[in-house]
Amino acid sequence: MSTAEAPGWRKGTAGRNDGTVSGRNAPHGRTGRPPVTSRAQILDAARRLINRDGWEKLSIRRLATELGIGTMTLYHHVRDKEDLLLLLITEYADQVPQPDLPGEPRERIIATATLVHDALAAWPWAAEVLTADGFIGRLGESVWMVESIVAGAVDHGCTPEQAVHVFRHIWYYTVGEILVRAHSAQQAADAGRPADREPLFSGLDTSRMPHLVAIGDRWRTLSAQDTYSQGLRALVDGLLAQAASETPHRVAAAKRADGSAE
Amino acid sequence: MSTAEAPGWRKGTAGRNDGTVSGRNAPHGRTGRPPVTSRAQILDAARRLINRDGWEKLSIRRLATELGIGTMTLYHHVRDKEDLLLLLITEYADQVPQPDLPGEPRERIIATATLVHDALAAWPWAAEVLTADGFIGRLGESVWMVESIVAGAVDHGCTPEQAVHVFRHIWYYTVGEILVRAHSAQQAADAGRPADREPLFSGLDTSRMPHLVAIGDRWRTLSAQDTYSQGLRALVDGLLAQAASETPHRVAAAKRADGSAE
DNA sequence: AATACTTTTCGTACACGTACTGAAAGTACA
DNA sequence: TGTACTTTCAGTACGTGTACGAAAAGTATT
Repeated sequence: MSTAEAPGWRKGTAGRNDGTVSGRNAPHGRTGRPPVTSRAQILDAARRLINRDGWEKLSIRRLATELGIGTMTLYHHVRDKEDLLLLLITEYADQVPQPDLPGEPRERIIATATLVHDALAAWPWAAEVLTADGFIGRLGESVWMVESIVAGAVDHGCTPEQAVHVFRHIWYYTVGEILVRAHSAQQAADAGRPADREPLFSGLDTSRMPHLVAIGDRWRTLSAQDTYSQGLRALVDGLLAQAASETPHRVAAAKRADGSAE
Repeated sequence: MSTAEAPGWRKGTAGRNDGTVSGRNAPHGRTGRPPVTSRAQILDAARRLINRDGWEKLSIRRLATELGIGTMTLYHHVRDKEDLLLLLITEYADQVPQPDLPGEPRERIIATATLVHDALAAWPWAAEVLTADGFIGRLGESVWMVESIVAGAVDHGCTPEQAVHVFRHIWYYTVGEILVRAHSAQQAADAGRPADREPLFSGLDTSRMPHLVAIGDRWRTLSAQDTYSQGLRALVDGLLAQAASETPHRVAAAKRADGSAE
């Protein structure tokens, strides 16, 4: 009858697993077979594996072998492989220190988004998990980044609802940039197939696609440039202007209140 | 010595595979064992499988079984599973008719981007391939969408280089929106875990994360709203304004030339 | 001490994508 | 006719994520 079954990953983000190094001794105070591995150990081992063999080589089976435990045992501490990566990345994100941010709302938004972007872009395997549902909700300490952006939008005069949308739009753009870039970088790493060296759009009809044909030989070069920050600025400017045009009073009031330059 | 080996997927996008229904008879004019399957048949079967069992059920093995051929045979007509999906999606994109587009550059950009977005968002499995390298380069007829956006940017006064960047930023934003949305839609379809029903950010420190706590109970609702077009408008406005501020002369000239309203 | 209950562990099994290898089935030329 | 060459086909095998279910190892209760 009692279908309790509460594996480790069911209780919330904060894994209250005792810090016993090995499963030896250690009074548990709770019933059931004593665990031989903790979530923390698993994450440690995963990091070790990634640092040693590269993140592509990280697999559930290898991880279990590294830990000297059965493969399926892992699934009592972690729901998925996705869950595992999510834990790794949020744990890392939580270690990013909160820097001094500009006081001016717009600049604060941009600085925070750039921070998020750079942090995530540094982890190639982040791409695997970035779009996972509930990513934002599973952030730990690092929710301050979300708060910072939302607060910036509100301080600039957005309504709370607008501010949430501002955050989401920035998130979309950032995720897209990272994902697209991650995939094309990966391919650039592969020994280039010859077809990937020739200019794009070369076989196109000049009369129907004049611009593409004209720029074709420079397309790859231009695409390789890092223009995240320009795009971000454009997006933020556009979003804030849009919000301002929807509810002009608030913006004016907010600007008067904090005396921002602009 | 002669390491010719030119499987079907090596020659460019246009698969010049003869349309023989079965491999029977059919003089080839070329040497080698006559193929029993064509790329077109494979794509047909894939579409059939997707329509019948859903795209999650599409696997290389099932597809081969459906076709009555050996699993590995598929790999002579298609490089990857990714390649297969890419072929499916570009073929579909090529069937989207080119509609009447607004004459005004900015509106033309937005209309085209919206078209791209809606077309891709309709295919849940597009998400699997959207970030694939060379996606743009492998478009067939539908490159007109790229041309349209680039042309719009140029017509508005952007340099060709700026126009390419405009396209890329729009592409990033669009891809991000689709991917994030696809993943959260998928989870919403799963029988909701109870943890996913409670409001976000409920356990947070009110003094440090005031905005998140305040909006927490509405976060999910707001995130569920479709705000692609607002975000797109904001982004495009921002990008065009940015380009204008970098090279003001061109913009003025372009505006005078085509007499756009603004 | 014996039994019930709870939690963790892990062996087995399935479907997947795909690398490798060699057989099969044609054409071209001797 | 036979031999070489080219292309396509497919069997086998590896490593993957993970569903399922049974065994193990504790505590709690009788």
